[in-house]
Amino acid sequence: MFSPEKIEKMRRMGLKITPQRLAILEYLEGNLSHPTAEDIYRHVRKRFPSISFATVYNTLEALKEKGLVRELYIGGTKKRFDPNTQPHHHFFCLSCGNILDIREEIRIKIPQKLREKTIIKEISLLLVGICWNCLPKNLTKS
Amino acid sequence: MFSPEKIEKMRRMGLKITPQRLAILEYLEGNLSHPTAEDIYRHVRKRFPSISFATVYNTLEALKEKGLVRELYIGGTKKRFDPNTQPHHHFFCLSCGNILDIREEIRIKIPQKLREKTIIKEISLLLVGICWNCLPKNLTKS
DNA sequence: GTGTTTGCAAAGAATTTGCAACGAA
DNA sequence: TTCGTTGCAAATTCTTTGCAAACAC
Repeated sequence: MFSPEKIEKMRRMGLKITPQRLAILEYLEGNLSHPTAEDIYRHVRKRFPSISFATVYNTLEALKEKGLVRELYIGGTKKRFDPNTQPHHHFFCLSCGNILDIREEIRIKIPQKLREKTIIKEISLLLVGICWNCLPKNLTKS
Repeated sequence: MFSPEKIEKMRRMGLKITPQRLAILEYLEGNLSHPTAEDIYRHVRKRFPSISFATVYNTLEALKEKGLVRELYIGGTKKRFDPNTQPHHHFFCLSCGNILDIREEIRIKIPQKLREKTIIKEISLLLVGICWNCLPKNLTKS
């Protein structure tokens, strides 16, 4: 559930608060699974059977603009969204297909030279391989 | 043009060499633009007006399997391909929309702890912002 | 000759759009 | 009341598939 203060804050950001939007926000809140639009649709439809993909995409677009959600720069056929807008990195597991948050700190040293000649708005690091959940199930690291 | 040695090498990798494949390979060779399937299709169609998207996608898939091309882990609606399979990083410019190779070396320190519990097959770093070509055109870094 | 690849057209998957009815403020 | 949002269906965009004919080896 969202506190009235949180809702008021969103309103002040210029977001109209509809029940559908709240349901989407509540599904995203603390969600670590980097859901696709379809994941969100399927979940929210339980409570709002009439909700449409259009609304899901609209809402996600609105939330993105307000900086409440970010869209991941990850390949594949589906867009993925992350309610965690703090800088952090991701691990894409080739075995289970999940995208996981990396908790460990990873130092990325951007050369001063590159910093000077660009504006860097986002740093997106993706490690691809076999994740910590799947590796134990497989035989060996060999 | 591809040297007979190079072609022979590809054949030994198990790739059947067709004129269409050669044309795609020649377009990719040294290409720094990270083209989409459509970019490739449009270019190759000049020489092979009858080529189809199916062939382009087929070929890219075959080249990927052989490690001659890699598909980028970058969001957006289209797949993008890179003939440079050496480790390197990318810059996605919000102004011009291009994806550029970063020449500068960027040190990424993966904690030993993370290395130990995973298998990392690929490290994909994407910087998002205003690139070195566009920045001078805009007013200031402010 | 054998088995792959090509090219077409159609299917599929994901996202976006147009628009009338609805609802938040 | 006003203007943005919803939900439906249709449209778009990108990628994949099925299959007969063509081709590489």
